[in-house]
Amino acid sequence: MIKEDPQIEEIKPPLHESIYVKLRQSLARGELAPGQALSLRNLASSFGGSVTPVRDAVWRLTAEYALHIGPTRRISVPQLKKSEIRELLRVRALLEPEAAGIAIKNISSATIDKMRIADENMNHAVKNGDVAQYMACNHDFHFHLYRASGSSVLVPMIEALWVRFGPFMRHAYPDVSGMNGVEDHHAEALSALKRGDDFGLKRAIAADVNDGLKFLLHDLGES
Amino acid sequence: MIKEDPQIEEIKPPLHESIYVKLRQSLARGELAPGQALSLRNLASSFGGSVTPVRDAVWRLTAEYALHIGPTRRISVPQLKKSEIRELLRVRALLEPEAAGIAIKNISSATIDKMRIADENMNHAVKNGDVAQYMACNHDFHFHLYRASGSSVLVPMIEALWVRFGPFMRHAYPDVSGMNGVEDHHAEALSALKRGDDFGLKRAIAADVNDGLKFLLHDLGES
DNA sequence: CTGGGATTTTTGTTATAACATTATAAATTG
DNA sequence: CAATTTATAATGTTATAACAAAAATCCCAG
Repeated sequence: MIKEDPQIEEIKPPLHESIYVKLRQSLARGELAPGQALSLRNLASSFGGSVTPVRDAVWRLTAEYALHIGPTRRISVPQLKKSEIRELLRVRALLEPEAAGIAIKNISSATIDKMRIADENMNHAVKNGDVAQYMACNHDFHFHLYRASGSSVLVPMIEALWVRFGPFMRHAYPDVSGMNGVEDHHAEALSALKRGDDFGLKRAIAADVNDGLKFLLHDLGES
Repeated sequence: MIKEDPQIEEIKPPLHESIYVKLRQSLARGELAPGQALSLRNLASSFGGSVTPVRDAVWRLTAEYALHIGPTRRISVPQLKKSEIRELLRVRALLEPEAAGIAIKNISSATIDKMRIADENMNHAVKNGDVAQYMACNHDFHFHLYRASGSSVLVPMIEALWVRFGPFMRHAYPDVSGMNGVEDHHAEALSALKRGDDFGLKRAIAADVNDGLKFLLHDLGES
């Protein structure tokens, strides 16, 4: 039998897949507060479906440490300890420059443009005090770069790290007003990118991550 | 009501947990060949139980990239591409010295002893051509060190990386006979550890990882 | 023998129900 | 009124059955 439309060969994704994507997105965007309790049946009725596909999604997320299972097997949004935040940011500072270093070798000018636009939108969001927009644009800026590395290893690892920060970030930054003073490492990164400066790019990305470190630890009352 | 024996307060772990642990161990030990197909019902009858707890375990492992889901949703043991192996080892070379650097600050002499013993057993295994024993001892040596860091972030990440190598390693090293020639970075590491040499330890660990890189890439027909 | 097509088997997906444990609310007691 | 106990509700766990899609097998024409 001949397929009527072989080009539109779309296989519908399973329910657990879409639940996983939506839940992950909610976490990354900080829509769920740290410590917040979740239950399989609630999630099932929220997303439409039974507990079985929800379990698949939840277990995937717990394996990524994007969700936490308590000692009595209750599901909740993780609450990061200060030491964990510090280490997580340290890992980011190791992995993200690495991805950037690969990306600079084969990045297109079109991608650089997208990064520039994301940066502009981000600055605009900061001025308007729009936290959600700020987070989305910052994410776009970084991942346009990292995805240009073409790495199927680094990009998912870094993405998983960002998801873990999501719930914490949104509540650490009640507003983005205090962020105007920081140096603009994005501009540095774009500049280094255009002139093909491998080392400069890595330095800018590392500085961008470490700035977040300083800002967050200050927020937590540390040096 | 008073508990009869409050000390023996053991809550039995769920089935999916033990399935997850066993499957993960099989992968880490290289007992499953890359590309090998798995099925939920087979696993269920192997481990005893129904498909539901098996699904939980499998989805956790796919989230760690320890198992692979094909385009038609078939479960299989991942087959690493050369570029992926290279990147995975690069990430190891970034993360493992980092963990070692934290560990050296508060490691006990008892732990160093355990590392020394693991190294001795490993050398013994190499002489006897016992691949399984070699892999187990090498694992022990490294993770006694990493666990001493007390990091709840780095250790699980590194562990996940090792699991991904399991299936590949066992089939890349049909025997360990050719491994006598390589420099003994474990001895370097132990020496640096005893004299509290932070930089030397990191260098030794990085060299140990990169040696694996050279060896594996040679095996894959690259420079 | 060798392909190709129909059939059978296998496999992942999802919903549902029963069970044990834990958390919450209510009732009781001092 | 507070603390403790009891009862109720909610939650995670597991097994099972029905369904759809894919893979493997079988069968027959050439």
